[in-house]
Amino acid sequence: MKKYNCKKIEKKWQDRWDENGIYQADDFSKKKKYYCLIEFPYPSGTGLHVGHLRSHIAIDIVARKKRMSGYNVMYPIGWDAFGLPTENFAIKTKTHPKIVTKNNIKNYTHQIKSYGPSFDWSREINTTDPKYYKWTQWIFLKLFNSFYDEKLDKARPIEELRMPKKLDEFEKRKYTDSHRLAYKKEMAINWCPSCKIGLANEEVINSTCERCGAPAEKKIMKQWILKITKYADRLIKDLDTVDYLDKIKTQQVNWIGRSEGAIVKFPVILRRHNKESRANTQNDLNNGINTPTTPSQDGNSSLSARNDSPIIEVFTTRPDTLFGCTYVVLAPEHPLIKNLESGIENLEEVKEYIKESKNKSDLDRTDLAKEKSGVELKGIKAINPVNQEEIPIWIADYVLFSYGTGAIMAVPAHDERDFEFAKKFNIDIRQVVAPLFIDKGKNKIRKDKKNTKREVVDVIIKHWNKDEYFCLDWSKSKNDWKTFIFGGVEKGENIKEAAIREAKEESGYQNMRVVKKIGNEIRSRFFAAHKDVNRHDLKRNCVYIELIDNSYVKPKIEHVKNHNGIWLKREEVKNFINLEELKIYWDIFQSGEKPFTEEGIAINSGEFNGLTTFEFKKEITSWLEKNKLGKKAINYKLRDWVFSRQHYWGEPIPIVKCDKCGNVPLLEKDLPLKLPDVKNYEPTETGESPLANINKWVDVKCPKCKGKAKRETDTMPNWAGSSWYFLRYIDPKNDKEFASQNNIKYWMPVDLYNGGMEHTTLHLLYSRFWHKLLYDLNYVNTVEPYKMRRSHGMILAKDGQKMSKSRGNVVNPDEVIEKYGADTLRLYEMFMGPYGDAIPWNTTSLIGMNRFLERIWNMQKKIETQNFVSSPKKTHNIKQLLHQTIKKVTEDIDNLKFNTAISSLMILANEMEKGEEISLDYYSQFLILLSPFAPHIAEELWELREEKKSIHLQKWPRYNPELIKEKKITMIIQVNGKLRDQIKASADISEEEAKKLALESEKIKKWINRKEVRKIIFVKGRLVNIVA
RNA sequence: GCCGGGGUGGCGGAAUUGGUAGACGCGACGGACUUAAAAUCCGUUGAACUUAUACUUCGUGAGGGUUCGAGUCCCUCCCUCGGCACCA
Repeated sequence: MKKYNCKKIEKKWQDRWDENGIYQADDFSKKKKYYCLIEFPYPSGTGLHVGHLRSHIAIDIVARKKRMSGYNVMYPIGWDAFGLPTENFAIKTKTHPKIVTKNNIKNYTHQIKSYGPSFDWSREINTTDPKYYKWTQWIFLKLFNSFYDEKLDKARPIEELRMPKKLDEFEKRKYTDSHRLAYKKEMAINWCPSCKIGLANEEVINSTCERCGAPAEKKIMKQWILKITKYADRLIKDLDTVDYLDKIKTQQVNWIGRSEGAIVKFPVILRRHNKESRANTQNDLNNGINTPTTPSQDGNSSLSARNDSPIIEVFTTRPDTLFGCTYVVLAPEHPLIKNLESGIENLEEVKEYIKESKNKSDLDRTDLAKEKSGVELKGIKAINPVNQEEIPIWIADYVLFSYGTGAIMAVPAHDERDFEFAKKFNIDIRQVVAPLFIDKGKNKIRKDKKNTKREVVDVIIKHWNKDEYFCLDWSKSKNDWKTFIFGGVEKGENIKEAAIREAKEESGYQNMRVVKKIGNEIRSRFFAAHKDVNRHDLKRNCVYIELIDNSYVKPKIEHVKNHNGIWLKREEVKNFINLEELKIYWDIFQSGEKPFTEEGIAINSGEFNGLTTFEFKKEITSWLEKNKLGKKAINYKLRDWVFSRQHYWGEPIPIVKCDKCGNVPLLEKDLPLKLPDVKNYEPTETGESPLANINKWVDVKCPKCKGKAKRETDTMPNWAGSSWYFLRYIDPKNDKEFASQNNIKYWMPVDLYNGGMEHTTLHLLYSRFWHKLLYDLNYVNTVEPYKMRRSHGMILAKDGQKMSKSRGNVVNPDEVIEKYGADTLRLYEMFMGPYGDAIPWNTTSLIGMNRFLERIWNMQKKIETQNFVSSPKKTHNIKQLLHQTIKKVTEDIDNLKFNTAISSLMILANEMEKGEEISLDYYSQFLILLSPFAPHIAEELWELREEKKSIHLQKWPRYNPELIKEKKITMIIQVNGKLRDQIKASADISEEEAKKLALESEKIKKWINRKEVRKIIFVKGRLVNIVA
């Protein structure tokens, strides 16, 4: 037999598998279907690096194993080929993107085939093929021709939209257009000045362009928008129905960022009561504020403002803090400002500020380290609707126009940003939530005891000449408190007087002065064991006192019988104190005032005092609704999807712009709208797509009125084609439908979808959105497209850095395959570590995999020289191990634990090698287990078995559970939990027998010595632990 | 700052989910083969102590706790990676 020549056998089998089409999936089969999917590659000019292969190989192993386990497996491949890199490369090299794409695909196909994945090439798709993007455009038209029915909570055809009465034709169109799931809107978009393209929110990373890293700018443009926010709730809720990695689910939930709260209306009054200058802003308010996701937009008319005064609408998650609102803030872009101009006394200053913040880049604006800035709108005031108080209105860029209503109510006592701002500009800070500490431990409120209410003061006392503080240790009493001095405030006393009295009584020191009050109001409820009553304490402040000298009078016993006073150094205090409220006071004493942002109990809130945050929120919200001053609202961080791109290499948006009819969709029969061939596809400086320059293509007749019209020249983002491609694999050649209903019913959902974490908030979310639309319109049969989502870890360069062309640390699979072969590469990629983890590439470790395959090859040689049928005697210990390995490999593949599966194959190979002879039968079984990982060598060695059918069409072995059980075990004997002896014993040894053996052991006797054996623990089949 | 993952030999990593820590592989050291080297094969390889592969002690980021027994569970802290970040 010859040497292991990986190159030769790999080429041989790749060709043969191709010819035989053994990996093609059947549409419809008696077998159970299994649809596994990797994210289809973007064929760039750089080619694949080893990291790209990791998921391909992993899912290939799953596919192969499933196939051998009797499933009808579909493992398809295709090309996500529209997009900027290709266009940029085309411009640079003056080659048409079509040609560039074709070449790249050719190169990628070659690369992919060289590591032997079992893709079904007969289903290959390409997003830039008009036959494919016809359906991408078709889905866009579905979005355009649908509206979201809030009541049924689903999308419906736009024809079914119920129109308000008495609308003229123009109004009807406006109304309809505003309800379409795809709509065009003038808006500030993220703009990359380098790529000259609009970016979706998700494509802006740290305020820079995801692709080229240039700082993103804002640009006002008319853009196509998809209303993904209509699906926000369902995109969260339906995560319950799928099996995604938890981190994927949390990332999506966080990205959607749902928060519940209320919209509150603050009327605005102008100080100079000039009627003409009072703007009627009601209409502007409804149209201008960009709250596409807040319910207030729909049916806003029910919330009529008082009189005709302008209204500021704010969104808050803490309506319970309304009484603490001491100012309101508008984002600098807020349209209301313009309407209020006539009332603003410092208009120049305001305009200057707006201009400044407009010029600031997002990077500057969102820099958390920078100080807050803002300008008060002098001459006008807002009215706090809960207490009619006049409060100042500010504009400040810490308020984002794009979130909520673009305006906030500021509650500095309970919000960090408002607090910082109020401190800087000297605005009132009013506490309306008191922290509430309810003892849940030993000093829990007891139902059978009397409840007592009282006002209490805590006293921090500083030593007369050292940096030490007087604390109390209550271990004498039944309370295990560690506190400062504290006590009740008596009638007629103020807090300071009470503090001094308590300080003298309990410490004994006589000469002191009050320095300051610290902190705010706190409530606590607990059982006071030393008095045998429940206490409901109200603490208004903590009082800080410094001793002047050491004059001392021994305290009366009644004051100190429950505790000992001790002096502690400043740094010791924090760890000593064990009551939460005292920790708060101490913390404020140490590092200054802080807002209290958590939940608590309402104070200074009129009739609502005493309510918990939770109760208050509910009550105030219904109060607001009753009084038409606000309503419940839900907000999302998720924005609608900006869908326009001003580029050539993308799907043309199938819309015609007609002066008379507005945006008119193409008819289905006119799809695909093909990209015109052009010479010049460079982006334009105006931000318009290069298509705009092609008059022949742009000038068309309106499909509706046949009048003069122009084509939409924006193209789709490259997330479009990938949002539904898994459906096309199901029926890739269908030219009547994107896929036939029968095929969809058979194949959907995708059983296993693997992809990178970087797509969690982009592609994965977008495609779930599109799928739900198709579901609502009855084109697909599943609510969710993917049953299971898993993620591969990145392969890093040897230096632990990300692999990238610019760093020059890319490992090219072609070179690895050339030197060591595809099977070695495949094994190494799977063996290097847990599939989900990022792991640095290490070429020296790769050698181990090559050795492993060489040894397997050499085992075949050994078989050829030994008797044809070996005697079981000489291989007797292998059978059990083989069955254990079958179990391990089977389960590990199912759980994507490829590294340990390979390790168990190595253990089996090592054992087989050690034997005098190698059993042919066991070796064959071993080859089958190996075949998903190293398909070429397994197939080659299988062929030598004189088997006619490919190894990849063999049945996956099953293990015999009886055979796996260990009959003899090494029983561990511990003394006090430490390993002291090991005894060989039968696996089902009885407890008594085991204990007897353990106690008889000489070693154990030594360890027990003359100590008393208190207890013996027995774990069946494992250990005995003697407690002495 | 918030959310999520992680921290185990020289390195990549195992560990039956609370029961022999370090499987498997790389590297290193020693040996065999060879004129020699590579390749291959055999042996050793957590640390300390030691003539010793004996015995013992220590050892899974740090400290504390629960338990007969903790890499695994609980608390506090440190470090690191990923995501989000003035989201009201």
